[in-house]
Amino acid sequence: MQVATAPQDVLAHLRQWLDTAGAARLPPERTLAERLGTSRGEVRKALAVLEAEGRVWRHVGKGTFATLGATTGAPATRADPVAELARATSPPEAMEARLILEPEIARRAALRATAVQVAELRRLSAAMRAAASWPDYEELDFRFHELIADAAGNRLLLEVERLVNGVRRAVVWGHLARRPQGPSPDYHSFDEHDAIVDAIATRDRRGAFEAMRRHLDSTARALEEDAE
Amino acid sequence: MQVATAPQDVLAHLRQWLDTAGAARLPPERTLAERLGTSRGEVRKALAVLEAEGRVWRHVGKGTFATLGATTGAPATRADPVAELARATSPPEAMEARLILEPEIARRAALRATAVQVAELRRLSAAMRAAASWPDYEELDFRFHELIADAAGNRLLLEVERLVNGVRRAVVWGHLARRPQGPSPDYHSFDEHDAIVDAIATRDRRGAFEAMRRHLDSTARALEEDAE
DNA sequence: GACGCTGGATTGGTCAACCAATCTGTCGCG
DNA sequence: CGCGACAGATTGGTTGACCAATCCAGCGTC
Repeated sequence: MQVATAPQDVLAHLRQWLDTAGAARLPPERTLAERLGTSRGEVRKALAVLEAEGRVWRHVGKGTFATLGATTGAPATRADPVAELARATSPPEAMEARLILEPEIARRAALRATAVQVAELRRLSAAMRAAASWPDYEELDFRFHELIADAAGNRLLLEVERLVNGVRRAVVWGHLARRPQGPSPDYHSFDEHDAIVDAIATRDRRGAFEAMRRHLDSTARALEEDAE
Repeated sequence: MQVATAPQDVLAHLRQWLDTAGAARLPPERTLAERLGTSRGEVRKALAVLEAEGRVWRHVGKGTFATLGATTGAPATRADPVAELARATSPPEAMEARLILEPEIARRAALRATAVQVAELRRLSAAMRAAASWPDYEELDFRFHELIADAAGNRLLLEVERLVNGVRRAVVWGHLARRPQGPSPDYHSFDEHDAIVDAIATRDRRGAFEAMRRHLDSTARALEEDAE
């Protein structure tokens, strides 16, 4: 089960992926479409733009690949700030920023989230439990936190969240990508996500704050243990 | 009926049409496809690129139109993201983001600031008291808060602070610019700034947090009162 | 004649099925 | 054991039909 992504964000999403992820090969169009919760046509339209810019290279049967080296493209090759920042940020720094930001965002989301947004959060949480691979889970998790920031009803906070979480994803990338199968059924984040959604749904502001803090704490702890 | 056109030339063909033809409206996709001896899909792919560049504008039922006015040169001429965000952000939103972020930043600055940074904060605070105009004060205030974020020792947090405060400055800008003279000698922020620096200098983490919160609170209150 | 409604025609958008190029694992031959 | 041929799976590309928004000519009403 998937939740829709705004059509115009597909291009921006792929742009960021190109700037941050280290892999030369992109996932297949069909996989991208499902992962982003959109149609293959939307993905192809975005890829067509990137191809016209010379940033990707496609070939039937082989796949889609990021253009190596200098993009030398016509457009003024503006570097993605997220990518640049990611190279200058350590995992603990990214985690610290999240811990400052996201509990407060969750608190406001509990106050301002609409029923539609809560329902989407529920769908995303359920989809994460069913994720077949870590990249799938990663993408859903990103959108989960992004949607909470959206529900907080502050455009500036949403943008800050995107920046922080984009950097976080870029920094941690590769950790999880190579694992063969997806998260185990008892992965700690599943229940934590549900707890966050429950608190938001019941307008429990303090509960949302605490649930988010616990979630990020245990994620940070898992990240530390993983490094040993 | 026409002879087939090389697929990649469709884009070039349309580009030339845009540059030469005076008409604002392009022929329908189906007509273009037949005229160029290619498929509608090819035409749509080319148009998608032009649309992403902002050179054409499409709407179902109406047609495809060349963007009026200056084509603004080559790429999609994206405005400064901060300026764009500022237009979509209200003063209370900007203030809310600051209130979430900056007290926590101050707390970390109290832990990690170097002596040089503290000295620089003192200089900035003194300079603000002597500011002859509101724009001067504004600039010094911006650098004051930026330096605290720098002292927090987290590159990502520094960048977030720049984003938030840049938006805040753009949003509030104009409020103060037109006043003839600078802040009065008893402007509330002066002492509040000093309190923040003192707490940081003495490594009083909680004190720095509280001092920053009080400063932003009173600034927010002043902004509200000013609007009445 | 002016205004408004209505039905069909036009137009860009979307989607699912299908196609061809490529990759990959397997089997058989030497 | 090595190697090549074959079959199925994978992947980007293409096509056609269908959909919804819009436009417009024609007609009716006042």
